Amino acid sequence: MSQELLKGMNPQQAEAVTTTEGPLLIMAGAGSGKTRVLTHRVAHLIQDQKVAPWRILAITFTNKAAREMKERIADLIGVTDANRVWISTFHAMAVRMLRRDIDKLGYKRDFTIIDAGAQRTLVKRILKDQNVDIEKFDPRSVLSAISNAKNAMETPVGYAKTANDIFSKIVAKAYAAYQKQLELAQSVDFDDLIMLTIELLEQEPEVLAYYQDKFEYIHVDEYQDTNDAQYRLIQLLAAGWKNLAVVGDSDQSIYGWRGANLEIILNFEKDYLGAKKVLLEQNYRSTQIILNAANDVIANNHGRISKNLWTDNGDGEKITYHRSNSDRDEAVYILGEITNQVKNKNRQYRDFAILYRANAQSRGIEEALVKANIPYTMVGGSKFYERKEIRDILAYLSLITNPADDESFLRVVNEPKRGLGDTSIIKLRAFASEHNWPLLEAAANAHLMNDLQSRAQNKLMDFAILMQKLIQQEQFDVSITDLTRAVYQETKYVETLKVSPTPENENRLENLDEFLTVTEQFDKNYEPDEDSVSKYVDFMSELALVSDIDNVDQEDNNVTLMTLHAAKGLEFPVVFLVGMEESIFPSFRAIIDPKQLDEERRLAYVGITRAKEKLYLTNAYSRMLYGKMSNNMASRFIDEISPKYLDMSAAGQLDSYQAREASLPFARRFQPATGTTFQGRPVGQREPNNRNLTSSRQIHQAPNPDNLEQSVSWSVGDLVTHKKWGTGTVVKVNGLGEDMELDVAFESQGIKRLLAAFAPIKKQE
DNA sequence: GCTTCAGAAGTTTTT
DNA sequence: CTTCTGAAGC
Repeated sequence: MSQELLKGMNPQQAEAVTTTEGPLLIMAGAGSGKTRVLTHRVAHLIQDQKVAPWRILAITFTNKAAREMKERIADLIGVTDANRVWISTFHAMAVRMLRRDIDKLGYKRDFTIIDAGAQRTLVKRILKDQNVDIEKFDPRSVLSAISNAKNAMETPVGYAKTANDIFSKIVAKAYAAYQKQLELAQSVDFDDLIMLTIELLEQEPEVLAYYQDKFEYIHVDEYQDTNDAQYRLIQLLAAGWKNLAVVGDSDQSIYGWRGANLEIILNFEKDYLGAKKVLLEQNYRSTQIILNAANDVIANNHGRISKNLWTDNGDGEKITYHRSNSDRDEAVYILGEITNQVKNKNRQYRDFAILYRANAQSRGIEEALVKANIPYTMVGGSKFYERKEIRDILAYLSLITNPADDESFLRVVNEPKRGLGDTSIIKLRAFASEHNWPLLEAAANAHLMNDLQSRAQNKLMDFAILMQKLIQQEQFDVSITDLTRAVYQETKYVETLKVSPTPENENRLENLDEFLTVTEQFDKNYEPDEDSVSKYVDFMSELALVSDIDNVDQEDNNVTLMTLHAAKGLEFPVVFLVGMEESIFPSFRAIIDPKQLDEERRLAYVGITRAKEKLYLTNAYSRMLYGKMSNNMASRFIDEISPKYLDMSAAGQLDSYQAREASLPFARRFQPATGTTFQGRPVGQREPNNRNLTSSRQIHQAPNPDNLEQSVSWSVGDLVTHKKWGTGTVVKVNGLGEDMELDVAFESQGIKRLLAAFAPIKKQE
C-alpha cells in the first residue's frame, strides 16, 4: 500500500485509516485530525484496496462538511473518483433515495420539502380546524411532539395507541391530520425525509438489497449527534457488508434538542459486536492551556467516559477573562482587542471568531463592528429566506413544481391582493376537501361551486389560469432565473411593489433582485445527477437543505460571527466566547435540568476547543435582553476553569458594589459531580489596587490611536475625513468617552453613525 | 375584503 | 425589541 496516505500520522490515526473491514468506532477528540483520518481512509479504500468509489458512502453533518470532504478527497485521488463517492448529509442522502423510489410509497417523485415556517402554519391551521384552543396548547409544542414521534419512528396510528393524557390525545389527532395533509399536498418535512427512507427500505426488499449491496463501506461523521431514526437508517444500510466506520466525540454532542441520542455512540460496541475502537486523543489544534480549560469544564459532566486530550503545541497564552459594565462595553472591548492585535500582533481579521449562544446576541456586536468599520461575516441568523417577499416567491415556485402544494397555494393565492379573502378561501377549502382535490385544482373548477358568488369564482379561476401559464413554462425548460422573472411579472408581484414606492417596498424589490443572483448561481452550476426528477425540483430541494453555514467564505478577510452550534468543526486562531453569563450561557432553560445543563457544558467544550492560540471569555454586568435590562452572574463555566489558566486582570472594571454583585460565587454552590476539588475564587474579583479605570482600559482596549492620542473632542459642525467615505460633517454627538458615537453626514454615503474611538476618521482643522 | 393600529406575547441551538 | 393577532373602521 502507499505510505503516502499515512505520512505524518500518529499510530492511532494510521490504524483508523487502515482498519477497513468490520465495524469501527473512532472516538475523536476535538482537533484530533478526524477529518484527515476520514478523507485518507476513503482515499485508502479507493487507491490501495481498489474499492469502486461508488461503493463508498460518507455521511456528514452539514453540506459544507460534505463539500470539504469531497474536495480533500479530490486532492488525494483526483476529482473524478472523489465525485463518485456518495458524500452527503443524512437529509441530502434521503432526498436522493426518495427522488428515485418514493413513488413506491405512494408519493410523487417531485414531492415538496416544507420548511419550519410552513410546518408551523400547517399545525396551527389544523389545530384551529379541530377547535383546539391554541392558547392552551401551543402549536409549537404540538409540532415538536410530532417531530419527536417521527424521530422515534412512530406513526400517527402508533402514537394514538399510547396517547393517554389530554395533550397526547390532541397531538395524536393533530399528527394524523398533519400527515394526511402532507400526503395530499405531496409534501414531506425534514423528519419525514429520514422516516420515509426507512419505510422505503423496510417495505421494499429489492430497494434495500440494492443499497445494502452498493454501499460496501459506510462512514458516519459526528456520530454523537445522530438520532434514533438516523441510527436505524444506518443500521439498515450497513447490514449488508457490516463495514461501518463511525467517528464522533461524546463530549461534543450538542443536538439533543433535535433528537440526537448520546446513547447511540456509547452503545456502538454492543450494537456491532466485534467492533474495533480507536481513540484519537492527541490534539493538533490548540495550546495546552486551552485544552486544560476545556478538560476542566467538561470534567463536571455526569456519566461521561473520561478521556484526556493532550497536545505538544506548548502552553501558549493564558485565557483572558473580561467582565464589562454593559453589553455595549463588551462589544467595545472585543473590537479593541481585535484592532490591537491586527495592528500590533500581525493578525488578520480572518483570524478572529466571535461565538455566542443565541443568534439574538449578534446584534449588538454587529452594530459595534459596523461602526468601527471592521469587516465581518455573520453565519446563520440570516433572515433572507424568512423575508415575506422571498417566501412568497418560493411559494409560487413551489406551487409551480408541485401544484398539489396547498400550503404554498394558501400563502400566495391572495398575494398580491386579488380580492380573495378569508370567506372565499374557507369555501374553497371545503369544496376541495369534498372532492379530495388540491386547492389549485379546486380553484380551476371554481365554476362548479354553488355557494360562492360568481365574481369570486372568476377570481379563483383567473388565479388558476395564471398558475397554469407559469407551470407550462417548465415544459420549455426555461432557466430558474427566467422562471423566477416570469413569476415576478405574471403575478404582478413586482408591479404591485413598484406602485407604492415606500422604503419598505424598495427594500423588498432589492431582496427580489438579490434572489435572482441566487437563481443565476444555481443555473450556472447546475448538473443533474442520475436520480434527478427535474431542474426545478432540484432547485427547491437545494434551497430547502442548504443552510447558511454551508456558505461560509473563508477567503474574505473578515471577522466571523456565529453561534456555538454553527462553529462545530471549525477552528480559529483567536476565539471570543461572549455573553458568558448565567441564564445566557448556560441558557436559562437549561439551568434547572441537569441533562440539559450537561449539554450546555458540552457546548462550552465545543466553543473553547475552537481556539487555536488565544481564547477570550467575556461577559457583562448588565445587558439589554428582550428589551429589558438584566443583570446576570458570571457563567459557572468560567468558575469551572482552574484559575491558573485564566488571566483575570481585565476581569472587573467595576465599582466595588458592582464587583461584589458580579462576584457571587454562584457556581461554587453546585458541587461538581466528579468530585474534583474546587480552587474556588469569586468570579469577577480583581486586585484591590487595580482600580485605575483609565490605565487598565488603555491596556486592554486599542482605540484608533489617531483619535486617542490627540484625545480629540468632537462637536457638531466639525469636519471629518474618513478613510473610505471622504469628507463629512458631524451632525450629532452621542455618548461619552470611548462609547462616543458620531452621526456624520457624508456626501457620498448620507448620514452614518460611527464610534468615535474606532472609526478610521480624522478631524479636519 | 382590506388596512391600520394598538396591544400582547414571545423569544436557543438547525438538517 | 420583535412579530404576531385581533378589532375597528374604511
